[in-house]
Amino acid sequence: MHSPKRMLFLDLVLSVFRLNGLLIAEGDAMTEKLGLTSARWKVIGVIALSNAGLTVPGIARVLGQSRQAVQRITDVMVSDGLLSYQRNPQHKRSVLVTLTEEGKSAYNALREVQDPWAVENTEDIPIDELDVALRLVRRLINKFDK
Amino acid sequence: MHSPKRMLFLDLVLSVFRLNGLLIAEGDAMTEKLGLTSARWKVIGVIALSNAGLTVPGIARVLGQSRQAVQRITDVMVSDGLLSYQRNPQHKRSVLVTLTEEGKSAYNALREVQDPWAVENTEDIPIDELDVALRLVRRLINKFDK
DNA sequence: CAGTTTATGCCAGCATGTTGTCATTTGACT
DNA sequence: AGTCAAATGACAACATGCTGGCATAAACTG
Repeated sequence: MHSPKRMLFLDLVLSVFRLNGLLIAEGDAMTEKLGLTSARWKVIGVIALSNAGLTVPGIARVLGQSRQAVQRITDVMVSDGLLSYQRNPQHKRSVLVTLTEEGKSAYNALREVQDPWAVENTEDIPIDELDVALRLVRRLINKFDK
Repeated sequence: MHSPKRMLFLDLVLSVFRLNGLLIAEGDAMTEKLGLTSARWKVIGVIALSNAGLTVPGIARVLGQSRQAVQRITDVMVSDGLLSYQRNPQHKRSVLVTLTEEGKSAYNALREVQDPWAVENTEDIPIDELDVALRLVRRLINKFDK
């Protein structure tokens, strides 16, 4: 026992926990001036990538979170003017969440800080390694996301 | 612009968020019968790997969390009999956190479910990929952990 | 079409994490 | 020794996530 594979894997798991925390801290620091937090730019990002808007449970499914958690964030963001709820022709109760003009500006501002950050942090990393890592992470996600 | 590297990286970041959530859910499900939660087995794991016990801020540094968060968890775990506080010869106020017998049993039980889980989830993954991914994740951790 | 299952909104309670503040102890430097 | 900065404990406020329960709307099924 104590196969190197097992040790590698457990080490990877702990490292993912650690990296997750650091990435959230990075994101929060990066978007502080924009008045965003990690929970908010995650939501903005998901909506921006959709065309016609998404329902709250839909956003939750994309992010892999509970609909209740997303609902609370979107409620606050609507109050803050970043999002708005639109009537959903497909569903009487479940409204569509869309970006307001302010929300769109926030998304653009987000990209303006995020892109240089991404470039800066990958300068010295070979693209093959990024590719292998991403595919491995995706593989694990599929394994656990059942 | 839209360099593939940048897209890969941002994709990796989002995937790490997702995987983090799934891993916590996996861990919680796995240790449910043991009466543990993710926050608790993280702490137990760190203490078990140390010899003479650790202080609360020491655990926090290892986990990359705030000492307050760790303090609250350890307080509850002491109440529950998993941990105990020991006088610290090196410090008048900052006590050492150690595993009780019950805590040690919990750690052993944890390993008994964790090891097969690790083996099972790496069966079809080449060791080189695990290695590349782990090194990349560590590299990012070092980059952000300043 | 009627009945059942699933999806959604809403509310509550709780776990886990963060930051901030203040007092006290440690430790390091002159 | 004296001073000052860093570390620690304790407490509070808050953000983010989870689950559970309940009512209603939608979707499915016979």
